[in-house]
Amino acid sequence: MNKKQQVINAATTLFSEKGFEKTSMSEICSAANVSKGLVYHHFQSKNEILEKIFSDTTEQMKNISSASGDGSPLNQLLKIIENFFAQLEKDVVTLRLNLNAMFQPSTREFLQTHINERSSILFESVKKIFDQIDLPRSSTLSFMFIAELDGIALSYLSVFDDYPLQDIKEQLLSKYQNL
Amino acid sequence: MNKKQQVINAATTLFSEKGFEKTSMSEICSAANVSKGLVYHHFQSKNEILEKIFSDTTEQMKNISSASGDGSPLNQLLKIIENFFAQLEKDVVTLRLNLNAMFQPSTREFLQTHINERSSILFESVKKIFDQIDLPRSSTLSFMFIAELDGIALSYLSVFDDYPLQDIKEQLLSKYQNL
Amino acid sequence: MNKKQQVINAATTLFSEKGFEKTSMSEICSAANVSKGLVYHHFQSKNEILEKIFSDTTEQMKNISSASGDGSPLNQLLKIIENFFAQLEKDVVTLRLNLNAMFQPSTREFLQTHINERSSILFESVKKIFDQIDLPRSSTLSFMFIAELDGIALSYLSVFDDYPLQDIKEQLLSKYQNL
Amino acid sequence: MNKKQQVINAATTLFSEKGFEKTSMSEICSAANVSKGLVYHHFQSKNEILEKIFSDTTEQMKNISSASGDGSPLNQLLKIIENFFAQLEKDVVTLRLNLNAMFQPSTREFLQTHINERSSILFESVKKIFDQIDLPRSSTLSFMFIAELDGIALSYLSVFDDYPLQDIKEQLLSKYQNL
DNA sequence: TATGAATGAGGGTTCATTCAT
DNA sequence: CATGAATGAACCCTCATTCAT
Repeated sequence: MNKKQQVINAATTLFSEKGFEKTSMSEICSAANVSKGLVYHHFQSKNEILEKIFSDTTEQMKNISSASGDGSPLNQLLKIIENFFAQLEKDVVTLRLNLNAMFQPSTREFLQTHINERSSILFESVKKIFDQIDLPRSSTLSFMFIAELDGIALSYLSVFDDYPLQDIKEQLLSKYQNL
Repeated sequence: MNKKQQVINAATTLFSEKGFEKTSMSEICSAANVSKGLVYHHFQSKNEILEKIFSDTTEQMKNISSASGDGSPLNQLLKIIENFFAQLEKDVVTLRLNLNAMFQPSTREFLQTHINERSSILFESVKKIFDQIDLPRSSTLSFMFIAELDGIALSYLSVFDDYPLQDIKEQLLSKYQNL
Repeated sequence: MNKKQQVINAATTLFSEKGFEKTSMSEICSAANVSKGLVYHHFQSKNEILEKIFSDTTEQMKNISSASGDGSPLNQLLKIIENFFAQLEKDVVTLRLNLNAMFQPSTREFLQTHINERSSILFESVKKIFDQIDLPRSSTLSFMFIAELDGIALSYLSVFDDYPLQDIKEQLLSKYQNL
Repeated sequence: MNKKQQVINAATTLFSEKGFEKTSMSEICSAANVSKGLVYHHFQSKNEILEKIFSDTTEQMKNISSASGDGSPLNQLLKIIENFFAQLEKDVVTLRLNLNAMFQPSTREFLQTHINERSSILFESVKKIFDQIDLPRSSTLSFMFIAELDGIALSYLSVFDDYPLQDIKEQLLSKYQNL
């Protein structure tokens, strides 16, 4: 019944399926069963809808990241990996939308803040773990760890049709278990 | 003098800077100093321009990939890594455009063939190397190797502002030298 | 005040004067004192405007046809003739547009349904009259009766500059009075 | 091998199938296997191609009309009817094109002369026959005779799907045999 | 909150025509 | 007689946004 949320949901699906630029406000209105006026009552612009979706996702990420704060450093790292794969399987729609928006210069511009926030949150928590394990070059290692995760997401969501996600996950876990 | 190439060059730059959807044919014409009619004389549509750029890039990739065909399996792998970083530094514009087009559902659709071709070429040549080195799970390892490269490209091109590309490169090379 | 009707009126006049293909949406907008967006808010396409005009005309024809339902068969036939000439004199604009659209293959295609409907309505009502008068070959006679009317319209609207419409009408009436 | 004639033939077919406005010069060139430059070497404009087609048809009509110059007035009239039906069956393509061009205001304008010439030729020869038979109101009768023929053409070419052309022809012949 | 008529700039594309070769 | 690259105006249509109700 919450019409604002209906709009967000409809927009999320459409942005993910067709891309942000190719989704019109009219389509969002139809899909959300809502008038144009109402959408502009809740959001100042089409961009703002995307921004809202983005900031919601960032918020979720923060929670996940902080929720993995217990246990030994190694366990925390493994937890991050598992959370990552869990989200990858669960939220294809949102993730695809995020990739789309990040690589579209026009959208990227006004999402910059969120993108930076996300990457530094992830980077900091990973680096902190590597530091606790007392690994040298923790910074470079963190970048590489993140690159691996991002690369897997990219391969799974947008490159290979039959991606052996389970195999990859196990391989990755065993690799980092032996740090 | 070759106006068709002027169009391709102008389009490549603009698509990369502003994204495919946000670049208008008028802008391409202005940038290439060419009339609209001429563009449509050489290309059937805006999509076809992007497709031409994509297929040209694929062709280059093939050449690079086959050019690394000599030496021991390990050396071939290191060569691939080095080629990859070389291209990453040299051709930021084209690579960004490729990422943009791959994550835009509308463009992705008609580029599917090229995307598939590229990924299978890379996958096959990497897997062949791992097989020659006689590593177990060569398929999974290939996927992970590709994920690492893609992830680095993604981080460098679109996530982190100050990415220590040289450090990453060295770390990666030393990691695979000890296979 | 009713802007949709303004559009229809402007389009009817322009289509009739310049032909459907040679009338641009911009011209219709100017003539109707309305923005492009508004036209596309009410109609899905330029074709749809023409279709609306056509279906309105068909509706009128039906009413006229059924309005002549009283009296003896012969009187009904004479009534049809008189209605026909009345419309010919009154609605040159619309009729010319109808001829134009019927002979343009591109428009004809999507108006087919309306054209068929009209011709069968007229044919059926004429044939019914001839059957009541108990004439042999009523079907062929109906076709010929319709051909005469259509041919007169064609001559008057698009062939001869000084067409003696009154003479023709009287001649036709006297011809059928003696059936 | 005569390329000019190839152009005329291709244009005739295309104009008839798609309508004059909807046929592009490029299409004509493709269909005639000829370059744009060549077409503009032979014709000054697209309009001129249509005009050439029209004047050729007019010439044919004149020949047919004068060829029926022998025999009694009544036989001449019957001959006209027979010629008319013969052409109707033989040359659907050209006739449809003629109707299309006559009802398109833009084309009509520059074909006016030809249209007038044709109609007056037909009118004069019919009126002359009626005068020879010594019928009153020969002028009005001529108009009505022409209207009947035109109306039949219209019905056959563009209104009814299954038009009993033979029946109509016989009916018409028997009608005028008893003048 | 909620509607949908209304705007107008700009989108991709088409096309008759010209002209250097 | 023959080609096809090149032009540029015009075309139909889309769309984010505004605003009176």
